[in-house]
Amino acid sequence: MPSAKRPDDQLRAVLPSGKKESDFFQQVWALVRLIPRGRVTSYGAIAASLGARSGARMVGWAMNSSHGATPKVPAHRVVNRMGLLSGKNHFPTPTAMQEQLEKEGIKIKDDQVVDFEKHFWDPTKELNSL
DNA sequence: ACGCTGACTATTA
DNA sequence: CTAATAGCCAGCG
Repeated sequence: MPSAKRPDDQLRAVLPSGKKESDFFQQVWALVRLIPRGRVTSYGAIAASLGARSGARMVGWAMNSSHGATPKVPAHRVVNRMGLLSGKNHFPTPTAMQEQLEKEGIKIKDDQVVDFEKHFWDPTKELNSL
């Protein structure tokens, strides 16, 4: 990706710093909820948007907590950096994620998003617009 | 209170 | 080129 080497620093400037660690989850959920239908993003992108250098793991953890989150969090739109449905195993059913994505018009092949870059939704770009 | 694990990513060997 | 390791932060045993 031709993105900057430190997008986190960029986003850090965009987002205020008065955030609490616990809010990290809320931030992740909010961002994921902003993902348009038929689009997907990666954990790293979300983490970077929040200003985390490599909090990708925390993003996944946030998804884990999003099970009872309100409103519902489209975690199925969040995949790893390679477009692989790494989190499908954590869904109610291992196929739910793929089914949902296919329902939104995204094609999945071998647990991987087809044309991932094409369907990739960059939160940084969206946040930059805000 | 301490340590491990984890829905990741990037770098080095 | 592929493979292995380190870094990250927060929840949980």
